Amino acid sequence: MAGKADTRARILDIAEAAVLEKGFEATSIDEIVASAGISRGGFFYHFPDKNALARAMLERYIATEDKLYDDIFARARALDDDPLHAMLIGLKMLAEALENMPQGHPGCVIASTAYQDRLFDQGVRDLNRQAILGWRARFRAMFEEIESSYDLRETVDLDALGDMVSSVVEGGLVLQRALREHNAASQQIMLLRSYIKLLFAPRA
Amino acid sequence: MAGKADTRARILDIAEAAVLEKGFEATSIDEIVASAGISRGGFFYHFPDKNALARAMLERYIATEDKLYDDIFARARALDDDPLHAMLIGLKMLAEALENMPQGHPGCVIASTAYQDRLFDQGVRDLNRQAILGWRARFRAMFEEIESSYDLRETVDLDALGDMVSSVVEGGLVLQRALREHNAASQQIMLLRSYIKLLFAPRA
DNA sequence: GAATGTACTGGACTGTGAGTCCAGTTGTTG
DNA sequence: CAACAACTGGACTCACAGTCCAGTACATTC
Repeated sequence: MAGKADTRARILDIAEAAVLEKGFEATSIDEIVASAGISRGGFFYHFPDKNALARAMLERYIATEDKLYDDIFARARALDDDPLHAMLIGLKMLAEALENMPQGHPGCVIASTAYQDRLFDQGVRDLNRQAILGWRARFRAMFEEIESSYDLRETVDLDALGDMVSSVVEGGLVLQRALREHNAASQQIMLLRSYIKLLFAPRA
Repeated sequence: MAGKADTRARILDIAEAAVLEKGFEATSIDEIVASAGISRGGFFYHFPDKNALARAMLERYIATEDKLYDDIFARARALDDDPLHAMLIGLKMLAEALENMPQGHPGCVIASTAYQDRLFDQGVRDLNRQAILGWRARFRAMFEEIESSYDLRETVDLDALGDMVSSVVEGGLVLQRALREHNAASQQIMLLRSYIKLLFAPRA
């Protein structure tokens, strides 16, 4: 029936939807193959095991998230050339984007791999780590640029501040899932925005 | 060999240590019973299924966390009667407490149950939700008291601000596990502290 | 001191899901 | 037409959750 290697992408789509809804462990391979209309053998042809599936999903998610950040903060910068204002606009956009993600944000994937340690192999864990380090570097650079034209009202470690974006997104998503309040994550991002706004003062 | 119903507590201790290290799903009942020196039948005598174990662990964790918050913020308040200063002292203490938790903070339990939805029953999810709502109320009350003698530099929703404590703890723990940096969570708490410090201004 | 209950042991059994192996089939490409 | 990629289908092993139950050691109650 199918044609080429788009089966792999279909598996990933189906797996992602299922994992977002129920969690990784609760999603069985049987279920995925049934819903994809392929055989178990077909699944294992594309992915040697469930770890490989997790890795592929993580890779896709990280790429998506990176692109989201690229787009949002580029658009924000286009709207305002001041680095602080651009950051504040970007965070607002990020909050909106989080609110408009229908059935849960893939950020889950990060948190759930972090907490299901031994279930995943080194490759998955490394990917996770690299992604977060990448976001740290990205936001750190943005904060450094802001710092070059603003004064810090409080002494803070810029790496930790860069991490705070990931941290607030992940923490907000945990709350959102646990509370079943759809806008918890975006609210938390808005609080982070409020912090950033207060943290930087126009140079004296 | 054993005496009374302390077997139940021993199971919980062992399970908690294992879950903190590897995650809930990666911890098998066989492993727990082996390490507790009891039979499988013995385990199921105390817990009808793994959900009941999860529920019991969550209950214990929530009680511990509540007590930690009670202690810390009571001690902080004893050190400074001003509600803002007490909050700042408390957050510092919380950051230190997080740093001194040897093999990972049980906050994991919250995040991991949140992300493994269908694996847990309604009881577990409700418990999780109630705990977070309890912390929201606790911190909201503290922020309200601060607000009664300070001005807010930014308009913020006090529920969201109350949630921010849980959010930053959970998000920080996700980072900490993913990055394998032992002080990530405590750093994030310190940033939250810095936000609170900036957010409230002495009444004009 | 017989009866009852609690806290188990030990073992057999079912079911589900991951992962392996492999022989065979279909469509595409050189 | 040969070779390869992308599968199918089925048989199999293993680990783990969960069920059922008969028996046992110990303490408490009548």
